Amino acid sequence: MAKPTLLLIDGNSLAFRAFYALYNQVDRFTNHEGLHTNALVGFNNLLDKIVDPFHPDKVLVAWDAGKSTFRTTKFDNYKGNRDKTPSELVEQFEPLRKMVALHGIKNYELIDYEADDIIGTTAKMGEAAGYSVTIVTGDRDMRQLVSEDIKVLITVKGVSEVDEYTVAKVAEVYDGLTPNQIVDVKGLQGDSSDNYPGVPGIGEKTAIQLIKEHHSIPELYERLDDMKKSKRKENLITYKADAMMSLDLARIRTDAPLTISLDDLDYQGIDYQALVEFYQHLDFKQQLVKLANMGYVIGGGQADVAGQDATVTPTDLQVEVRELTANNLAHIEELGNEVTFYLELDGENYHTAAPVAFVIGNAAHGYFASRDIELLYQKTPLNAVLTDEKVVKNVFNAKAVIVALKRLDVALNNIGFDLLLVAYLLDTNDNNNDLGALAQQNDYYAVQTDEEVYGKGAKFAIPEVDADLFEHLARKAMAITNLKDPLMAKLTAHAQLDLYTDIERPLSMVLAEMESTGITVDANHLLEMRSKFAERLSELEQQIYNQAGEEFNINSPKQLGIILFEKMGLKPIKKTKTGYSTAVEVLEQLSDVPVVESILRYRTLAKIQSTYIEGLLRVIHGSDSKVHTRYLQTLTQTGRLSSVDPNLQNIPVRIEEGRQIRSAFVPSQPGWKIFSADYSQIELRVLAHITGDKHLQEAFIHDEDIHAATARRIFGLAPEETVDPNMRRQAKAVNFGIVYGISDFGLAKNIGTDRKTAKAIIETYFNEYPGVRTWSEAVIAQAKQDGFVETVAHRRRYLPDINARSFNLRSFAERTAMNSPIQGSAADIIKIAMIRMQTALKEAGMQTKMLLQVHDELIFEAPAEEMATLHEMVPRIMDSAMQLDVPLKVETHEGLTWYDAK
DNA sequence: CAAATCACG
DNA sequence: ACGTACGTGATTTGA
Repeated sequence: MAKPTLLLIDGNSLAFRAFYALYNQVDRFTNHEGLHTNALVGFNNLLDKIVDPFHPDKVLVAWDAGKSTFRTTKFDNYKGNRDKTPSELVEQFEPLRKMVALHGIKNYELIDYEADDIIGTTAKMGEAAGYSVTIVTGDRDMRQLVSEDIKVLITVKGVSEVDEYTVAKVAEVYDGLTPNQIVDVKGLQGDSSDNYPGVPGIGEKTAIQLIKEHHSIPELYERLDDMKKSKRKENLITYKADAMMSLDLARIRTDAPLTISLDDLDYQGIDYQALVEFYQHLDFKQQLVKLANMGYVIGGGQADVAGQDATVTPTDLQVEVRELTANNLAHIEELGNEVTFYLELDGENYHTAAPVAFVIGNAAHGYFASRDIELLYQKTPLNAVLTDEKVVKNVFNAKAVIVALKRLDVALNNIGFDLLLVAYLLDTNDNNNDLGALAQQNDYYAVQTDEEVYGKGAKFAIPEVDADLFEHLARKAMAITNLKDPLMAKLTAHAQLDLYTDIERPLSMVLAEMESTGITVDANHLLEMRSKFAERLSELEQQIYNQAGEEFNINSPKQLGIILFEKMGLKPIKKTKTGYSTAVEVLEQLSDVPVVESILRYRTLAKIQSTYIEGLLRVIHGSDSKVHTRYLQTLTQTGRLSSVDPNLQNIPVRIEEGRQIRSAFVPSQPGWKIFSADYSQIELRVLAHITGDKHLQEAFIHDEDIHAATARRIFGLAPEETVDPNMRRQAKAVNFGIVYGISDFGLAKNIGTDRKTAKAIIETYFNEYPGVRTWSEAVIAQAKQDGFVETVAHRRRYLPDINARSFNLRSFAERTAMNSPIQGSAADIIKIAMIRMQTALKEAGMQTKMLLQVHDELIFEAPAEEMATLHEMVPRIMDSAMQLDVPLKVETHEGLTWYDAK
């Protein structure tokens, strides 16, 4: 029969390990009260991964009782060089003990002894009583306790992985020594971290060798006379007292006067229900999700930022869902004037994915699910409800549902609550596109993630069993329904209701229309470009092989680095984590070498070929010769949109050969043209507005060339002096730098000067534009106090690192504190303009279609006869989108293709 | 699946 | 003394 098990855990050493494993992110791990939790997180992982599955018969976590022990009495300097324990860790010790207790484990400490000695003594007790003993620690010296019945697990990297030490493993590491000889090795070697001396000149290697020969320190000294004369012998004699003392300090006690016995150590098992409350206090959401899914009731809730109690919903909520069929559609007519609707697609691209099932319902009347997609578009009561302007529809990702339904020729009208959009506005970090994950982040646990239910990658499959699918869909719908009130209340508390109802929600309708409309791409034009590029690329390829003297993969930075910097002996200017950098800025400094020039040329063309020509050809829809991008409205940290599948916000423009790609973007109808309108210097105008700086505002009010105006100021030019192009270039870099949250280092790198000069330029800038300096300081101070910054439309960005101890993290947060209100307010403005634009086009009965948004510009297609109207109307709407203290300026262009609209 | 590179505002 | 410009997405390598 197997022996009973005794598990002994070194609380102190593991708490330190856990704390320092996540130390660089210590400020990321805090609960709502500001308590640091990084050591708690790590310790909890350890308990989860090692202790709970082990399920020991008896178990103990040992702690140090205080700083002074019998060892400090014997040797004043014992552990004397240790830094003071950081307060961020000290505050976690009490909760750590509580966590241990809730896991059904005894905590123990003993005055005058260290945790090691408690473990040593208990281990021997257990061994004698016939237990199989396992010790978990981060302290390698504990290996001295290993025996036939005692093994030691030492944590490696972090705390969740361990190395197991048995007698055989110790012998392997210590060259044949036994575990109890480790203290003799330590006695000779000393220990710098515990700060005891050993014998000078003897390190681990020599110590092991000496102990191997003489078995122990006392035996070594008995035979010391036989040792031939040497410096080592001299040291051994001189420092005998140190060696004997170190031996004593290194030895873990196995006879500590414990006040507990093995009877006190029975493993009690985990008190899950009590853990729920504890994890809620610590804000351990992941753990709560796990418990919720095990069926434990998550109740109560912690106060959130706005001071309301978060609603936390138990996972074992009753789910009643009925199948909707053509025969029971009458239920739909009884739902009333507010419903939740959720449409499931078989893929993430809603322009192409097939609808597979849906659910509709509300709290009062229950939920109805079906796989019968026809019910949506046939003339049914369901179709009527979706279209009905008087029935409010609560959804998750309105834009996706609107586009998908539009493909079925169904209009979805009157969107109320959009869970995806609202959660994003409340916290841009909640930008997960999975309903389950997002609900859980908002303390609602009665719904799983799609990955949990459907699987991912090759395993992705919608359940075939109706009951399984319908339950998941109903749970999603209920999450939307139940999160509406608490999240809308938060929006109001954050003064973000208008941002939602007047900007983001109407914008999602506008974007749905733009995406559905799509933009026509001339595939033949791209195919012609592809052949030309292919020819030039293969010529370049041969030329590079000749110049390099061998064939290699030019697309591999690794292979290229070897060719350039090893084989050809060029001077590496910059390194990356993995080797030599071969980025443009490096290659440009070497461009007098012929092969480097060819490679730069190759890179440019290969990028255009693979990303733009071939990439674009892949995503043209066969049915309408158009590309339909998806704008991600809930992703960026600043409030900008992003664009995927394909990304139409990074089509080349700066280099002529790339710019040619734009000539493949054409109007969808003969006789139509492409029209574009872009804001001029919108971010700097926003800067002038929110900083209130008079000089900056003056420049815009007088419609000056802003970079030239800045150049005049920072270089102190007299009115009659002209701004030379180099001055203007540098001033432009400074203006950009200010928007990005300037640093002397960054500016110096950008304009190719030294840091000192850059610093002086920045100083002059702030003196010339004092309002900018005042604002920068104020916005950072405000962020440090509130933890977030805001745009003009109350869009929020939380900056958890703004008070971090790490210079890097903190500096980054400070730069974003300056940049986000600027970039984000510009985003607010163009979003308002887009909504008004769409309305104005409809009201004017025009055929013009708004197609694309590229951060500060809008692209349209329109009949040639509407061009004149657009040149007047579009700038008028765009420049009046928001009233600032400086004018907004808009420039317009038209042409037969996007390329020509310049 | 991360890293490197390069396209845009 | 630290080591940085802000925000994105797509492609290709290579562990």
